[in-house]
Amino acid sequence: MTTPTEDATAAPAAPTDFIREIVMEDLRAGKHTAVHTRFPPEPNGYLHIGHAKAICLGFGIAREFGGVCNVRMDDTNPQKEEAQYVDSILADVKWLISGWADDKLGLKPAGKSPEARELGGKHDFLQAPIAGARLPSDAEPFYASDYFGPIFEFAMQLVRCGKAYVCDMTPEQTDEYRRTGKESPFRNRPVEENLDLLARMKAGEFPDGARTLRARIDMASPNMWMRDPLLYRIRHLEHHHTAAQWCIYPMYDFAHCLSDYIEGITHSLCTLEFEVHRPLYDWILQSLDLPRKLPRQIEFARLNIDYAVISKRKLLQLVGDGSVRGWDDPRMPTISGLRRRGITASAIRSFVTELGVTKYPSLTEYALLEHSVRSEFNKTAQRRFAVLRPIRVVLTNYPRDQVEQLTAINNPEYPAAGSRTVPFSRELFIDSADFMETPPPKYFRLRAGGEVRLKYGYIIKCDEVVKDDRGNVTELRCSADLGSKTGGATSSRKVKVTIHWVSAAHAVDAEVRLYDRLFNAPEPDIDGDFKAHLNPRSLEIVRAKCEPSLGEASLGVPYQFERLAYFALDPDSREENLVFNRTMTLKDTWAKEAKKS
RNA sequence: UGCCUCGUGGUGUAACGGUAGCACGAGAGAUUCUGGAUCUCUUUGUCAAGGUUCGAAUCCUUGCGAGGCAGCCA
Repeated sequence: MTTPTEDATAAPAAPTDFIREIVMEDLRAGKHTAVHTRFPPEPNGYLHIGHAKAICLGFGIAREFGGVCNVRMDDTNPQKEEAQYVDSILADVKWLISGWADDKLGLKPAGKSPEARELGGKHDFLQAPIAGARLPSDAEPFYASDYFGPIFEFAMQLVRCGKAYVCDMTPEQTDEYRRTGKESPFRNRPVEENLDLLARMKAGEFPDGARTLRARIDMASPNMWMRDPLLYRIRHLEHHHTAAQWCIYPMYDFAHCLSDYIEGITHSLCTLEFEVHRPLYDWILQSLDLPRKLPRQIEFARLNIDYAVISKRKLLQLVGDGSVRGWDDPRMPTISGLRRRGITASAIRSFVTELGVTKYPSLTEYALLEHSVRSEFNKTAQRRFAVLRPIRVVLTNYPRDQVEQLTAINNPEYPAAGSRTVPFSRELFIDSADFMETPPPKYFRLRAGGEVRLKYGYIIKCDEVVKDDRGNVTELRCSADLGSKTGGATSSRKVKVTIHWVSAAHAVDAEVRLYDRLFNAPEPDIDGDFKAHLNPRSLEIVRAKCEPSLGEASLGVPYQFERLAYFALDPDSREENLVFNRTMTLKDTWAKEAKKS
């Protein structure tokens, strides 16, 4: 079985945006000879579509400019982080870049810590990546916590040159002083005393919150983050990666810039909320007399999509209270949820690429993601017949025991996908949406006394509508134009519509999960109560009748159930109970027309 | 409130002092053994007011609006 993967997922023209322009200019000016980016998630949750944007940017730039993108666990807060998230994060990254930037993935040998070295008479630490398509099997992501030793040395260096001090104020006092721009009474502590107290903080002599290490910058700065920000806090907690080795942990601002430096990152890309931190990022690095080139932080707008919430905190709530079935629920905008729903990595990548990168905090329409999925799947997905809400059709003039094997085209957009056979017999199922006894105007499908073509089969006419006591249609008795089959004498007769069908005797049953948007408000959290806008009909489960070949459907492959939608096999699927997820509906101009009247 | 950043059709973006373009969406039509796909056409925009300039979406000023930050979170 072949699929047109290469045609359909061929890389579009290299994108250009303000970040790539900066990178290009830095290369042109000789500021750097190679680019090195990084993707630094905190291991406290699952990756989502917003991370996908960051991943595509970091790896995309590495790809376009011949560099590497490190994956780094930004794990400086043992209170929030857990080892269980590390594996899912790395798996999601690998899945997303697979076949696209595998050879740009920067990892490190298991257990390796940065090397201390002398460079131009200066003390330095370097943690170089191993990258490439063939990494050793035990290669692992970088960890900010691997740099706790070097970071501590840098802290002492700041103390020694009078740029950091140990502060004894309580959290409340610290806040108050920073808000009002008042200097800490401990700000002018002698260097020796600071060094001694810092060592004792590290040694565990003080309880949580008793003391902090603070940068000595400018309490009058209009930027709050320059008002002597905290560098270290005391936390007597086990860390998922460094165990009980430390009881003081560096803050994000202190650890992040140094992690970037230690890994030789050239361009450190992050979201807009870190914009006000950039002066601090630069101040720390510039205060340390470092021998190598310094990384540069560049901020871009995070991704927002309508009718969805994306932040990790909110997604965690949905998982926690059972609003969804888990992090990988196909309604979730997590990478794992999108994957389970049937969306491919290449479709996510093309979506993100089409978005572009700017500093404008935009709200992207879900329709853009739909378009990326549909335009790819139209070219790659094999067609199948499935009837979601069956009505029985009996062809009264078709021989009782006859079964024909009709040839069906797998993908009209890609002839090399070949064909398959589908059994046809006297009793069939068609979708209830394809029959109306008294239809509205512009309804082209089957009606009482009307005609329709069964795809690859005959034109049929509805002679009789059979109903139960309550008036529900239970069966349609139809006659087939036996010469109208593809290639037959009357096959060129025109009927308005061709519908799909499944032979009743040969049908395979399946559970089909129909997903709709999780929220029914374009910005669910705009009033701070996103759960009030959960869509109660975001999941509908039906029992479908499928053509026999769907019994052999494979995981991770998109199928188009003709005239309906794209579907993917769910991992819950068993041989005796097939389960399909609706990935994305086909465009439905009839639904639009029906809505009008 | 202070500071930072950002405002281009309904949405996402391009134009780097010189014809406001692309994609999505929407609408109309053609075609079709998927009301899918494909093809053609159409619609709608530089937040406002001043200024600089031969010429401003672009540079300057002011105003307005939006987002972010003001954790011992990241």
